[in-house]
Amino acid sequence: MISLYDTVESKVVPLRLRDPGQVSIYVCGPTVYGPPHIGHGRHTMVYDVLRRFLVWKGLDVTFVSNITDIDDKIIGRANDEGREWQDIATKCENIWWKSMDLYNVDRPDHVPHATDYVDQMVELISVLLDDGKAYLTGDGVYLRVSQVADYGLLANQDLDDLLEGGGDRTVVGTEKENPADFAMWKFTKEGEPSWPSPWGDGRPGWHTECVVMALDILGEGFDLHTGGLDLVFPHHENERAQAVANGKNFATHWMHHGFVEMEGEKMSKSLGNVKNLLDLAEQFDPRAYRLLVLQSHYRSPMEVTEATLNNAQAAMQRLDTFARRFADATESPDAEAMNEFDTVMSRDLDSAGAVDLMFRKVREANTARDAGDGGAAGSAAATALEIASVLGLELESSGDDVPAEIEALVQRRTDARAAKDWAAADQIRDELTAAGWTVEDSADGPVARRI
RNA sequence: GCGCAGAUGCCCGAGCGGCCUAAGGGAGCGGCCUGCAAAGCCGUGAUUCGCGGGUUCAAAUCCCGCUCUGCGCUCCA
Repeated sequence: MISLYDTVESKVVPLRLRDPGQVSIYVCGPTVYGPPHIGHGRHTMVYDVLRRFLVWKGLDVTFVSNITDIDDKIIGRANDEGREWQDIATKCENIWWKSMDLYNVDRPDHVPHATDYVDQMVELISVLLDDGKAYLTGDGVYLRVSQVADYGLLANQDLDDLLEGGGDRTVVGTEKENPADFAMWKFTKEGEPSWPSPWGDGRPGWHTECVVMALDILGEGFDLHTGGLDLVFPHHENERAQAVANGKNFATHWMHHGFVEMEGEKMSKSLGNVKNLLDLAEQFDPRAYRLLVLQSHYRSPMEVTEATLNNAQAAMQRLDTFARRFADATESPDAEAMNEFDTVMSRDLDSAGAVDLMFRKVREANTARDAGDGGAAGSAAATALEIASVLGLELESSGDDVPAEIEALVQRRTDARAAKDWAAADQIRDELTAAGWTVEDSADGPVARRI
């Protein structure tokens, strides 16, 4: 069985499943108020790989990822730009999915939208109010954190330590009984969207959205709740607190991934707006970014620079060349190697180890083929290709469509070579290069390829 | 101040107490192959793992302290 690092236990533990053979996963999705950045890219690709791996293992995976389509940031931007908040949310969500497609992130099985769950949120808040777990103030409804016995479980800190703080933030909401209490419902202010509730028009708090949607779709005691390290506290802590206050079992496991780091100013200047996933995809092969993500462990900080992207892009070229070379291999993957893949990935999702294995198989395949051992080559190649597929790396095995004029040049070069007219052959190759093509003289004849 | 994550070659990074004189990718250099290239392959690249102690027959891996980096510390990042 697969083991994952659990935030609550602070160690790698075997994944315990509520229902054997089935895995339920809730991934905190985006608040749609702007374009997704490379941090979102890592976030979605890490869990995309987890999901692909679990499916490959034969598990029945239910993967839920929400869209937070109502939030202060969306409202803020709408007000700044004089637009409707729905317009911002809809457009940003479209851009989100466009980005996910570019980076080959599979769509979740369920995509709950916060605005579709307001009624259920109101219901939850009502129950908590009735139970005395929550209370009303002039600006909203708050959860009484002191009523949650193990509050601070995820943050791994006592309430007192949490309150102490070190930041320069001043605690607002003076009507709160305890500074740690958080808003589940916020009464509407001028120019803000609102929904009706027994206590007055308003909108739900961020933490309330996710707890309601996760429990509604996946049910009590679902297997895995994930997100970025920045969500551990307060977001996940508070989601859990509401479930616990309501007497419900929440997630069994908590998984959090590390951040993307860039060399500060230098990076953003040299790469311009490459922090944005769509812009990055225009300058680099999106698969290069996926490879970069795969090559570092999901909990480690990850360095992204122009150099690391170029590096990964070169590695992708190597993989594409390999895929073309073995496009018609019919052998099956090597069972022992796939077993190793399974072991490596099951150990806290060691995708870097999987990439390692994949590249070793690529070399093994190339070496075997050069040595004329087609069977061994095909098997090693099939192994590498299968691993690439599970990791969500789509390799380009078909080669480029060669236009007639390029084809003609290649033929002329072949003729010149046959006539041992090297000068002419080299000149034609220069012409091909100028036209953006390169030619590789393989054992099966010359192959033209776009540069 | 408290908590979490991290610090490994030129770069990115794996490394789960002995198989680590430390994987894999990229770059460089040398070679094989090639008419020359490209692709592919081989070789070379850290006797060393932020710093200082300690545990152990054995530590990059465990423990303690320190330094530095990122994140979080409560509607709002």
